[in-house]
Amino acid sequence: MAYRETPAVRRRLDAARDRLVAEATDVVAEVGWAGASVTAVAAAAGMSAGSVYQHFSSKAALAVEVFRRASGREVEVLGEVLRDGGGDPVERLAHGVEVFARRAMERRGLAYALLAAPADPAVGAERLEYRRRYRALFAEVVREGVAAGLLPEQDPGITAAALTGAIGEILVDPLVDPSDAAERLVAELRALSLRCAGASPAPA
Amino acid sequence: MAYRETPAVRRRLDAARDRLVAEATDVVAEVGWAGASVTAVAAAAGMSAGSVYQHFSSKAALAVEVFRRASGREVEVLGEVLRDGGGDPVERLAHGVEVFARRAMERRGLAYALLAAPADPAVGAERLEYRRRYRALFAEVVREGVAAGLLPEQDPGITAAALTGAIGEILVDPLVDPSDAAERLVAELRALSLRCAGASPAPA
DNA sequence: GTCTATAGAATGATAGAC
DNA sequence: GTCTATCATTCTATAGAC
Repeated sequence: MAYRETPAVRRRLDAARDRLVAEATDVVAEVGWAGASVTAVAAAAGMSAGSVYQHFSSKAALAVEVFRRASGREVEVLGEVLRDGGGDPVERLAHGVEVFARRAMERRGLAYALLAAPADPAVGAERLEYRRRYRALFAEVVREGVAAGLLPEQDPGITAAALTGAIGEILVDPLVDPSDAAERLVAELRALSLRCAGASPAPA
Repeated sequence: MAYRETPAVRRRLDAARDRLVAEATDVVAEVGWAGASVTAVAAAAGMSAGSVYQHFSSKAALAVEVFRRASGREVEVLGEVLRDGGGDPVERLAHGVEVFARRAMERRGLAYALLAAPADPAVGAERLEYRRRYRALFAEVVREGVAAGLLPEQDPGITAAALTGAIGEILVDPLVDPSDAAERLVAELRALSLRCAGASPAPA
């Protein structure tokens, strides 16, 4: 009898792929892109190195998927806060920056890998794409802020790019350890973002 | 008699190497890292592909050298303007941002390659290093501005990171073409940088 | 019986130790 | 400079799904 893939098999394969991506994400968060060898990732996911190639055509393809999933989550969370977070546009901006920063500091290794760590060019290309998405989200809330008269006239696209670049850069380098300094960093980042957008001194 | 390198030979080799790096820089500016094959770069420098490896152990090593030289020039120029440009710290900051932006827009392809284009991880690592240098330069001028009472109290390191990230990100994406829009971009960038640092409305 | 997914070993390239 | 370890990827044989 001829072989045909059943739903059960499909599910098992999909689950294995999911697990592979999830485990690979953890490995990358811990040891970075450079340390995340196919062997190490496969071991973490409980499969052989060869089996990885049943799911991805290359290590780079797996890396891209890891990047997309993790970054996609962040874009989604940020988008929700900026759009539906409640409050006026400036409050939403401040809150969005805070949430983004806190999440990055909670998973520092992953944040570094996603934002700045040297990576395969394929991941680099994906980074550009996701930065575009962050910019679109910030641009919208800045536009609303200007329309509401809460922010001075400005090119929202440029301010959005500045916010994206600034936040990424700030969260990258020291990514300070003591959780006391973390709160200070969030506060500074929040203040700075509002200054960038031209919000008057310090709302709440 | 055993072969020993004479000064004349040394000079010729150094000149060839210099020329190789310079031509490679132009190639990268035109076609990006991905398009800059060893063959193309060698042809531009008037040597065989094999000869490239007389000067660099790998394509990545050549790429790193291209990056270092070009970025080093920018760091130097920016440093000079920020430190010795004349005027108070805020004026120097504004001027530095303008100069940096104008130079980037004049050599758009190169700027993109240096700032954001997907590249070999070795280049990515170098990018982190040079961003650190930009930050150090900005941090110093912000510190002076705060000390002079021209800027509000702030963590200069964080503001410097924000400026570095913001400027890089803004100069990356559309990098608008019409030279009219270019002037507008410079003006927006300047205003935004000053807002980031908390400078009062618009000095000159 | 036929096809697939998988583990595990072979291969070729690269980098680091010595 | 040679040797070794490790890496990504491919190959091969088998166990298991149909």
